[in-house]
Amino acid sequence: MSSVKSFPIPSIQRLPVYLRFLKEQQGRGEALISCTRIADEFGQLSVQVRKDLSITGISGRPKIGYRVDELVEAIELFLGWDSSTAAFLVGAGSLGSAILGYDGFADHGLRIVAAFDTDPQKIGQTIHRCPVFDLKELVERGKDLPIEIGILTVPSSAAQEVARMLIQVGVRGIWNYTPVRLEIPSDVVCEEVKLSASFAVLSSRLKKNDLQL
Amino acid sequence: MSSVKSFPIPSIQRLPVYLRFLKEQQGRGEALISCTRIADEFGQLSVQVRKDLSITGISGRPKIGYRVDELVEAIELFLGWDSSTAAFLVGAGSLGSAILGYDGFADHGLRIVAAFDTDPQKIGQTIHRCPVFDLKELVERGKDLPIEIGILTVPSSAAQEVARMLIQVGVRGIWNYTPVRLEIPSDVVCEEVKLSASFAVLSSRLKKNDLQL
DNA sequence: ATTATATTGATAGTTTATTATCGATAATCA
DNA sequence: TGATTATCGATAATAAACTATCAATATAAT
Repeated sequence: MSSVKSFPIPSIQRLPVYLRFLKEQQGRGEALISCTRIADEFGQLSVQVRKDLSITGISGRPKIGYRVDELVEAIELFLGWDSSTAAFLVGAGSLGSAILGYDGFADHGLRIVAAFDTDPQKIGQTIHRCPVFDLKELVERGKDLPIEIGILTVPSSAAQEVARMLIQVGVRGIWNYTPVRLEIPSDVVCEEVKLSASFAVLSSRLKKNDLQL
Repeated sequence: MSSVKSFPIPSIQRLPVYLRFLKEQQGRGEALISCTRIADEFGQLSVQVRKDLSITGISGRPKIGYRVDELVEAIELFLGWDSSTAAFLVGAGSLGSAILGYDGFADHGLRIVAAFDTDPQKIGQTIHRCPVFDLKELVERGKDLPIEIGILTVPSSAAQEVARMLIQVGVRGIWNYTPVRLEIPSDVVCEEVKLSASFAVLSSRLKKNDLQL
């Protein structure tokens, strides 16, 4: 019974926010920081921040706070962002290009080594310094590389088939931007980005504001 | 005391998933559907689905299920997706283009009537049939239009200033793709899309899988 | 030296969300 | 007709997340 301790998902989701802020502080030469300060920055409660940070294993000192560089290191270690993770991106459309163009992910250790598409116009090009290959070549090109993550930015109709190819290549995680619920083996993790869910929350809150007038 | 009843955010976030599926069923001519069927489709529990659907005010009939078209209509009404919502998008970079290019949002009543940028290369062009104007013109162009939503896909450094302009135009909601926590009046709602949060969850789950081996 | 203060970490309490249970209903089948 | 079954809605139980509280600690101020 290897009871793996699990951490609150909302806490994990907040870590990147703190990390960004902490790195900024680090850049300014700040050596120490308190939960109160971080909480103020993001309009949260200090207890919440303290609890979130505690999942990384770091402890602070009363009346002093935390060491900024210790926190940065601990968060990156906790998320596995301290080392680089190779990824394939499939679907070099506008969303795929946007992800390729976002430098922020490089900070998270994400290294997208190749993109794939079926569009002859795109194959052979490079998008934001990333080469685009024919989707047909995916399995062949991936099989000798240690590709850990597959990023799915294809049309829904292709999602399941591409997921299968990525799994064949040996990815351990899929970052799924399609609304398709994928059938995948239990040892592969899948994280879905649901933009519609976010828009639904915005919409419902707008609607609610309406009613309050 | 107008105690506005509020609904579980996770339920609201799941509604678009159901909606998509229900529309698909509708397309196949299915008139009725049960929670059990929906739950199976998404690997959830039927009680969960039933509770989620109940927030729209629709009720089903025992042994029968729900009327598909009634559900579709009710979800769209609940989210305000039955009528069109005009929006400005600011920041016509790759992420902005991706959003302009995603047809799905039109289904949600989102009508992006104009995009804005500061890049002379982009100003005057159209991206996915949407005209791109100079950011300087935003307030002037928006002030006589009923723009309800502003979509922020600008670099972090510009986020707060652009948000201010959007509020001046009279938007009631901001869909914020930047990692910046915006200072906005309390009557404007802001929904943040945190791609790093999603990646953090994926990363931590990969890390966890590692440890289990 | 004593007091006041900012901060942490732990514990307890509260709220929110998920999951389980069960009686009622309406269809189908024997 | 009566038994069986799938389903709903309501209620209860559990789990997860958030918030409040407080003793302990270390600094600064008196």
